[in-house]
Amino acid sequence: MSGGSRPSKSQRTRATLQEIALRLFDEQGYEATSVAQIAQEAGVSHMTFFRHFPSKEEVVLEDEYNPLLEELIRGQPATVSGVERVHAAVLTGLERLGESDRYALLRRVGLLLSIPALRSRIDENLASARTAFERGLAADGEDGTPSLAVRAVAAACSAVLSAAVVDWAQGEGEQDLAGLVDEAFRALRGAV
Amino acid sequence: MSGGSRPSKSQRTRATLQEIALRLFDEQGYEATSVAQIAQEAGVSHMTFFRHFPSKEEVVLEDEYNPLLEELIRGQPATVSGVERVHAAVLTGLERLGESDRYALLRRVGLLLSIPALRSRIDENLASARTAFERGLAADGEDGTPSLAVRAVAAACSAVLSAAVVDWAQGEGEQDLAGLVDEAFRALRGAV
DNA sequence: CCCAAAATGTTAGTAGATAACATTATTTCG
DNA sequence: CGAAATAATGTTATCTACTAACATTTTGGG
Repeated sequence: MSGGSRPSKSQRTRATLQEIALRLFDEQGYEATSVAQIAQEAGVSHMTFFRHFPSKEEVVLEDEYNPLLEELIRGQPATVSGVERVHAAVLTGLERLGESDRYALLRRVGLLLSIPALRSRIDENLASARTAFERGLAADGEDGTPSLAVRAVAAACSAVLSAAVVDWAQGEGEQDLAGLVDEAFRALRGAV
Repeated sequence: MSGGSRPSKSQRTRATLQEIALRLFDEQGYEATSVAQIAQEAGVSHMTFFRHFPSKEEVVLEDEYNPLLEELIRGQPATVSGVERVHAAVLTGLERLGESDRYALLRRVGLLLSIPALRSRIDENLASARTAFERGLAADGEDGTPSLAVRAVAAACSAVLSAAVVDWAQGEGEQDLAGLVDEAFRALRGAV
């Protein structure tokens, strides 16, 4: 065998399944694609699919950026307001996004928007962002459920961010995402 | 051709199904309750259930207050900020809520919170509120998709309202809902 | 009472998802 | 290397949400 450590078989299977699933969703639609078909084209049984993804929807729904955002928010100076902290953290996070990451995000959100059964779940995705924001905004000593004030601000920020991202994806990524984020946060600031 | 409207029986069946479903969800859990069981206890076939509710989830997910809110927002003076208009409209709407309506809302949101499969859908429920807010906030001449600014503000407001309602339901309705709404909007104002 | 529309039932089927158990790869270690 | 241990996958059976097509009953106005 060749030298380096290749990804485990499990990881390869998972990647293959996801790749094929997204391609099929794109080609023939989400509803029209059955898990059985995805598994078949990947050369595995349908059970293998469910061992890698808890549900068909999870192939599309996933967001790995929230932990990063939580850290970035916590890194902001406490002297500025909560919304400002989130705003700045999001911009910093965007700068760290590579071109390919950005393209993958665009493709995933675009797919989400085009699938009626999943469109409503965008807010679910948003919910995990909100949780991350809550953790990032909570005072250091705080434990347990965050206060209503923190939750309200986190909810507002994640909703505003979501609006910007959706706008970006609907415009096929032609507009600058950071610019749209700025615009959305500016709108919130102006409307309070 | 005589075509009268005679809707009575259908409405009774629907009400019975909903009543029994909510009771069973409460008694034995959402997952543990099958549509077949609901139908059986209601003395109808499972097809009748699906003729009245597009899905099992829809029995719990429903919100009839959004059109009212849209109207109330539009009725606010354009001289105040967007967030202020929504805030005031929500308070007015709450005043119009009767005691029984309030209790029904509390029970429904409480059930939503206790059902893992539906908990994430709270935001979906609020998505329709967001749409109503967008319509209420949009300038009169505007048509088609609202601007990013309007969408961002509407998203933030619906998210803030959601946080307050969830807080209220989690506290078993012991706190004053209007007070919590005030607190949440105040937090947003203070964090911008 | 009559009859057309509305409401409901029957039956059969698709698809997502889980469980239990068998089988095959992969890795680890003597 | 080669066998034991472990991880990954396959088979099969089953449950449940949900839909389609067609048959049957109920409802309420003329």
